[in-house]
Amino acid sequence: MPEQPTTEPRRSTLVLVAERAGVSIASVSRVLNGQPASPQLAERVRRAADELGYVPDASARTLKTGRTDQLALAVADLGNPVYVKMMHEVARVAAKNGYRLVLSSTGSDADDQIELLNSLNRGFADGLLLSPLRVTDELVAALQASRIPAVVIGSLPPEAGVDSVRADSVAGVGLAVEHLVAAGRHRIAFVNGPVDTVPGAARLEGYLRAIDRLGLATTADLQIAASDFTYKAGRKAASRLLQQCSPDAIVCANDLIAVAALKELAARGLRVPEDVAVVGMDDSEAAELADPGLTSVNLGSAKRARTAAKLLIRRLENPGADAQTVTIEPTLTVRESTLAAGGEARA
Amino acid sequence: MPEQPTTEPRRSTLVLVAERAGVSIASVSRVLNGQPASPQLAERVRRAADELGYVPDASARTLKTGRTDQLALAVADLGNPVYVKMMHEVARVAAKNGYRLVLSSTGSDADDQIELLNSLNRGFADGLLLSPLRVTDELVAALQASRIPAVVIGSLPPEAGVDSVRADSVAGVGLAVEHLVAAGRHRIAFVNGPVDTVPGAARLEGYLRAIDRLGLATTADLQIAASDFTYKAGRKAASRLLQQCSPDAIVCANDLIAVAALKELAARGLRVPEDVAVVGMDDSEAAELADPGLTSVNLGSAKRARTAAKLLIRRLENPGADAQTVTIEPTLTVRESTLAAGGEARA
DNA sequence: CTGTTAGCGCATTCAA
DNA sequence: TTGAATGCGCTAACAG
Repeated sequence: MPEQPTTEPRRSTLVLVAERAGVSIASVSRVLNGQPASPQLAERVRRAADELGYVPDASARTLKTGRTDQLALAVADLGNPVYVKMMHEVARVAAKNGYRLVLSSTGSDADDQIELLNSLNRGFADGLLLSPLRVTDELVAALQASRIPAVVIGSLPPEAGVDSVRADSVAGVGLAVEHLVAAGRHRIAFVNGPVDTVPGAARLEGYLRAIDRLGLATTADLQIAASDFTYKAGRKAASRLLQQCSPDAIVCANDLIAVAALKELAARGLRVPEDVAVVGMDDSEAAELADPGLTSVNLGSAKRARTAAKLLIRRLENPGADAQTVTIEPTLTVRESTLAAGGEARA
Repeated sequence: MPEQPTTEPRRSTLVLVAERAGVSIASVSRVLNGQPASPQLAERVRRAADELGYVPDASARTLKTGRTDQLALAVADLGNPVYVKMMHEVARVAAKNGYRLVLSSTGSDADDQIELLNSLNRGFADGLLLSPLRVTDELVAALQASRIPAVVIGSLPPEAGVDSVRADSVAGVGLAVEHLVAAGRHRIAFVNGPVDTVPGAARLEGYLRAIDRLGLATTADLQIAASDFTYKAGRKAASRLLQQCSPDAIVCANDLIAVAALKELAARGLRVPEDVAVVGMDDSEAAELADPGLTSVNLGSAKRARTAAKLLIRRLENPGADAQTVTIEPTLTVRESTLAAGGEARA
């Protein structure tokens, strides 16, 4: 039994509420926004609003005030647990400060991010958080020209003049390699993500520097780059790696790739950590869920996300301030995948 | 070197563009919206708009037209890979039809969903997709009273008069149990999620019915409910389960819980599938990543998401239509975690 | 403390 | 085909 199609109840507006309460629309607006009013008037307004099921219209308010009370978070790959973690943190900070969070999933290209920025310039959000994999000059330019302030979670050229919160990937990979060396590993391989991404480049540098600093050797055989930061690509890369060399440890550019390496090793009958130790990066839920538990470099993604959100909110309140760059230091979370070579394996 | 704070370039509007092009704002609006205009006029308008970097304001347009071109997707737990998959599908369908997708993460309570609905009633989106874990009368009422149409991904009382796309969980669990029986398992345990959720209730029913139908026996010992559908809760539940009974197979209410069961079994030195077979539900990425690969009931989440999105778009175009309920049939994806008992284990 | 009024930027009706 | 004018629902001056 469908309702009468014509008698649509017409959403209530300030005018309707005002009429019902017998006051002016200005008074309604004031009361509903918590501005001073006499108790009786306030009471009548609230009653009328309740009875009418009044809900203020967002677009009208935004048009008038220029504010949306929304923060946008652009994430390139929601399949990656790191972004999920970041999202949670941002959502918390946003909510605490009276902002709603709108998620925009984008592709991984800088172009996608630019398109998103344009879309945001139509006024959907008051500010933007984004964590770009690839940073081009165009992206930086778009960021600078943006109508709304943006904070980048990741590394940016310092002269960009855009707020950013970066992880120290170089130090992070160093932590991993040092840990492996301390555990008695020597032939340390590296499965990277795409080198033309910001994190990819940084992690490769970290690997090479650590190998060098610790007086180890590496060869081209020991290094490989997956085509992206996903499990599937990681699996392929790990397979090729194990065809071309026999490491006693593998450092992976993120946890998804590390899980892939774990699977690939198992498929080849290699034991972890006895035969090969594995380290991931991001210390995401995937590291905890993996079997064996995955030692992982915590790049502070949660803290970065929180910090970025706070930075953005601060900038919204104070648009004139100079751009900041914050760096979060990495730590290492040790799990079963890197137990020392002197453990059970020796028995 | 901060920019001059006062000389803010003032975002360009229709008026600015019109002035620059020497035409009326109406003409600018028409040209930019692809309505007929003389080629010369169109050309001048476009030029002016380009030079000014004009971007139409979303709130103004929405205020005028009543449309946002946005679809909202409410997901209760982004930590669950199923929702990530759904999101991807919805995003695709939305984009193809000219809608942007805004994600709203909510809590798992019906109240949270209601709050979200209220928020949406402010006009942030033209339609809503949601997948509620718990359905209360209040939720149904809110859905019906909603200013914007909603489509539920999940089960709803038929009389609700709200579009919905449901999975057949009962049949799905049946598939799992049958498969296990065919593989020679008899003592089939069940780790459920909360029974006061819609999927929790349905999956329990499916388990009991299948056990009954296949002439097996079950006891309270063989059943347990995790406090929610997460890995952590699943781990706790699996641990308790294995204290109180010794099953040769475990059916889990979702993949996350199944992965937890896998880990718990490994921790106790039980082999999968030799000692215990494990089946998950949702056939999400977690099932593929698990070691051993997890046999899982595919409840058609991708298809459900796509279908729901299409349903919503159809309803936006045709608000008068009667509410529909679509059911997606489950299938089973077999992986290593349930290889037949007659396999290697017998050697 | 309360009411009147002017626009925010846009799509659109009505004239020309 | 084009321009002038109206109003979407709201907030914030300004008056009273």
